[in-house]
Amino acid sequence: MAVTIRDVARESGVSISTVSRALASPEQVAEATRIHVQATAARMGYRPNRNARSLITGRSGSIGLVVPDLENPFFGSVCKGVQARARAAGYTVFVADTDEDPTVESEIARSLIKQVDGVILCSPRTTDDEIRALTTETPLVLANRRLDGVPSIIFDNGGGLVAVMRHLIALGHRRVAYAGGPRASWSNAQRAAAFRVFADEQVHGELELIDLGNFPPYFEGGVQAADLAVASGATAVVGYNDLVALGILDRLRQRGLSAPEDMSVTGFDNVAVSTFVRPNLTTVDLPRQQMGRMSVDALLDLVLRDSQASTNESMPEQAADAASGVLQELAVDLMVRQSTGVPSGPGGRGATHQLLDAGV
Amino acid sequence: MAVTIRDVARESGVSISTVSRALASPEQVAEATRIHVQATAARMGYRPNRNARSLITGRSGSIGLVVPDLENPFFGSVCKGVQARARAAGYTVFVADTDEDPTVESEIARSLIKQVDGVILCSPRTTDDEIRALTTETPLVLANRRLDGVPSIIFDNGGGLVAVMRHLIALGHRRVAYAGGPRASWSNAQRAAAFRVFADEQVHGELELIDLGNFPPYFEGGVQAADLAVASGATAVVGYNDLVALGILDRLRQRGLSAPEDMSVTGFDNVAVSTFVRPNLTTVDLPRQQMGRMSVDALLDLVLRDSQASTNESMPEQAADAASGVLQELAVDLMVRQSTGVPSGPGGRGATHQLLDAGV
DNA sequence: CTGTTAGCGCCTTCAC
DNA sequence: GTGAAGGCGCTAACAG
Repeated sequence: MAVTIRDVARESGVSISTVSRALASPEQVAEATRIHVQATAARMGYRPNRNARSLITGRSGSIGLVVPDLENPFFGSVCKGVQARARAAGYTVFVADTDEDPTVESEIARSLIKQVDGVILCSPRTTDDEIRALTTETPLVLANRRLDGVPSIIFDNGGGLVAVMRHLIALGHRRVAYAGGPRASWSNAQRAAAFRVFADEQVHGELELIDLGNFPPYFEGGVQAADLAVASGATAVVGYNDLVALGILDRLRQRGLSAPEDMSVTGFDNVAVSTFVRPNLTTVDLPRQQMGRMSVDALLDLVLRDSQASTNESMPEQAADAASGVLQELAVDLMVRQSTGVPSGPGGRGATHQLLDAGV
Repeated sequence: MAVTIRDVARESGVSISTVSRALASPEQVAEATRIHVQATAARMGYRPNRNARSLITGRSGSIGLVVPDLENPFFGSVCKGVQARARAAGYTVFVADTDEDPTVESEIARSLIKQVDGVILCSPRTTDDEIRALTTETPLVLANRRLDGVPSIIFDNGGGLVAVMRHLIALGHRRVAYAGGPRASWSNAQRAAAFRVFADEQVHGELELIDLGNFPPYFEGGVQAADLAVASGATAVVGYNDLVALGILDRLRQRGLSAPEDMSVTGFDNVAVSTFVRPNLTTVDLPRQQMGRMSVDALLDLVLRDSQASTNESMPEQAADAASGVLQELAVDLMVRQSTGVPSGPGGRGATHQLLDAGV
């Protein structure tokens, strides 16, 4: 059996509670005893049993992270950020992979609830209602998805898409296609919506925007989208994410077309591979690790407030809301590389100036 | 407060212990009561408090996984496999990322020990001694690293390298270079050793093997290695992993050389991106998720045996060793794609036949 | 500032 | 087959 608090107490000649305090709340104990106790504890290699502690305090010192697919580098990054920040705050993290299955998602979340202080749901595929239900059972924050009343950390998808469009317009593109991601994806909804809004605002101009539909968010989805993009007569295609964009690039080459001469292509995410291919991919960089870190901050905020709530009911509602940072949007950056350029076909540069001035 | 075993007991009109048994060891309780208790427990949404349970049983129902870098797709896959298998066995998994820092590695492992039933160290960067020290404190298994006496799950790196070499020789290559990974990497040591053995066995033939040295296991490392490979006069270069191989391919193109015509290139891992580039990468597929799953199996084996050990001392040593599968080597597969081909320079096909017959 | 007294929720001998 | 008690390791009130 491992060394317990009892052993330390006996060894250092004080009571169990003194040992407990010396370690957990050092300011409540006399300097001399504190140092002595801490020393013997260290010497004996004492490690408090977190289970016993949790049983009393109700807090476990760990959080849960639920992601759709650990094999996807996007989630790997988020996970790394979560992991790092949690560790820095003295928390450990349970990771669960749902395999993109919405039904097991809440199931998994529920099974975690009992053993963690809170849960981070990253890019959840489940319904709003289900998420709301979960929030009544445990502190919960959403990463890469927004839901009113639930602390959410998201990327500025709309801003990213607008940056891409402005870039393409500046280059002289007038027919631009969008290769969408999964219908159920919240971030795709965001991007598609921004694309449509952009389209509506531009009807008076000569800009034509074409929605190619929804595709699997993988390389293969891009392969599929590429043919549609070519057929549409667009001179540029905006991919839902980098993988889709990479698929588009590959299919174009296979068909004897080259980017950016025959078609400009853009992605989203800025995963490492986007710089491994030729042409390098113009894409929108998403600060994924930061999303992970901020999710942890938001969650610990929640956890902390919850535990204070019982001792201090006087905290004003609004202050609580502000502190919880119910919605935090992370800025994104356009990374212009080789896959976008001036369109070679007829048309070329024309009303660019007016278009950009039109408040885009 | 959540519903406790007490509530269930009161509600179903039996004692606490009966509820406990009905749920944990159903065979010890009468069918009627068992069903009744289980029903009310389910109805009330009762979830046993794992902390309380662990406090008594000494087992937590969770395992720890320590990896160098969650952002690396290789580890993402392993992690996914671990995660899936653990979940199937009713275990949850703590994941810790060491950021490739060997000093924090054992530190992290130690901090996990108290809250898990066992630990999986994946591709640990720390010393053999340190790992051995850890094994005295907790059940532990090694993934992607071998250490005598410690259950280890590894890939057949040597076999993979030999398969690559035979493939290249069959194509007619006579000067082959190896672009190594990090000096501290165990799997690189394996591959480099296999390469050297192969070289030694071939001195009597006309095969020349060139060791280019060690490189960072990333795209950039490959870029660096490519120039050395070209200068070496080799017609083929074997990369430590896919990322390195991709870097080599990119640099070759940048220098106006093309693969496989001017230089054949191979990788290791078979990460998804190896099919995203042109030419597609010839590489060795490593069953990463399987490594994760088998690590869990091995660990649970250990955990199980440990808990039996206290009640049953009669288990023969050797049987225990066999059951623990102290060393399990996973077969790997060569995936021949576009980045390897017949060398174009002088020489070409010649003594291929003899070489292959020489027991390679 | 320190020791004593109660449990946290559950499992596990023991009796019955 | 079931209930009653005791305790896992620790913290949180209380006294002193």
